[in-house]
Amino acid sequence: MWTIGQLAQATRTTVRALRHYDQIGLLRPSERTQNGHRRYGPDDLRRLYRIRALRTFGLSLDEIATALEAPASMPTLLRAHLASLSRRATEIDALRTQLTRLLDHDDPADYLKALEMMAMLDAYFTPEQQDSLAARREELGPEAIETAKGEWLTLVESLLGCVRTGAAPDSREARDLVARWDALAAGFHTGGAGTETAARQMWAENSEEISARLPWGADEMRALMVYVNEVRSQHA
Amino acid sequence: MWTIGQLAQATRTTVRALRHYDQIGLLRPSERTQNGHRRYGPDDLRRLYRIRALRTFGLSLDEIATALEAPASMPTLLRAHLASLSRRATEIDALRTQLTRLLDHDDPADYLKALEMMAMLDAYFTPEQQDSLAARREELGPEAIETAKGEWLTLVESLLGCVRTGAAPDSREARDLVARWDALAAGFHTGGAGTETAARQMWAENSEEISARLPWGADEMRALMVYVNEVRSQHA
DNA sequence: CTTGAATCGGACGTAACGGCAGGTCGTACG
DNA sequence: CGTACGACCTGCCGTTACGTCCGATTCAAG
Repeated sequence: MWTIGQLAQATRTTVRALRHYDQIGLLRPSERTQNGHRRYGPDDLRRLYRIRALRTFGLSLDEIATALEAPASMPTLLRAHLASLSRRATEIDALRTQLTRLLDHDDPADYLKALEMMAMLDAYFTPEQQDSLAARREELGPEAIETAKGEWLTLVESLLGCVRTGAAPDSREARDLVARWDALAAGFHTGGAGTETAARQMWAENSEEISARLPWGADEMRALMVYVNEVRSQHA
Repeated sequence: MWTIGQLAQATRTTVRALRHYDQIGLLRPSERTQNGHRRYGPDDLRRLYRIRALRTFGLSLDEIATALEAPASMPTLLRAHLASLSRRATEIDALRTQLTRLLDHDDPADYLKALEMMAMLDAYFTPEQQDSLAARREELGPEAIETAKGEWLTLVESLLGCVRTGAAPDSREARDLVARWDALAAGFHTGGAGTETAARQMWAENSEEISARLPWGADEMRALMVYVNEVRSQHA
């Protein structure tokens, strides 16, 4: 039988954590002394070991509670958790390459512009479109990409015209242009498989490529993005 | 000029998030209408784009605020963040291989035992000892490892004797044994370089190796771990 | 003028504890 | 015998980045 302090020390946890586990019912001490002090027995120790091990894997206390309640469910739960860890790993990889690329810029002012472009493209392209871009790009090859880019450029110019003339977002012209835009993007759409994050990394490359050749100012670009989203919401 | 709803839609954020940014002073609308409605201008939009980009990298709002306050500090900050992302990536990798290994067990009951061993070893070995183990093991070669294991076995047996006879944790015998134990572990100690997580993965392998050959029961092992930590705390 | 949509501020909830306050208990020391 | 110290107790607030819900205004359209 151990006191709460001894148990914390033996398992390299903290007294506070053990009290927390007690409070949420995850690990109740098997006894209390007359004056209310917690007393932990060997079974408690074993349970705590299991809890700590599952915690280092990143499971939530809720998940741990249900897992310990029904050990037979553990394989399924752990496999699911392994999958989520893998997703997180590829996501981090994408962010790392994106960050490295960003850090290649020398001028700090470039940082800000690059950041804006990233967020703009992120905001503009729906997640599904981002999803499929990486996969489709390889299939289509570089020449198809180039023609798509050319088409896209003319579309952007037409839309910028709408913005300048203040055409209503529900006008036929605006809606047609956005529809063509979406159709163009749909050409890269493969069906929604693939991970969202891999494609975001993909877009980091494209954004540099595109933004570097942009014949319009960043301000106009921003206005355009807002306008397109507005047109889309009219449609919905 | 945009309303809060329009801005949220244009940037794929939420109205609530924008109000939050306003509240903490991260993004104040440049105007308010007479009745208190927020009005965001182009500069606000640009700032929001930067905020969102930095957020996708995983920076905290606090970090973002300071970064936007002094753009010159961004390279340093981002480089630091990149490093932390890398650390997190290797940590996740370690957890993944550990989990995969754990999932190799067929019997669900084995899961629980394996979990206990993991946590026990994690709790028993100080982080510094874990740190150096991976590196040192390669240097020393397998034969040195084997002799260390043999020594370790005799130490464990002696210490189990102490536990059974109830020797006081501050007795000379107990302290000597634990000192030898620590010295043995110190042989693997290289100086504190290396990442903690890589070594934990290392220990996952070792724990299986060791626990599979353990001639003592898991209960005794647990008692021993607690005892050793107790002796150590006497020393401190 | 009325109705539905958008906005406002405020409050509570989240996960897993850390940290502090104020009180109790046992014991070792002068 | 008083007291000072350490370990324990029960609350309660703070953390992050918002989500969610509330009742009260206000806007835009018919």
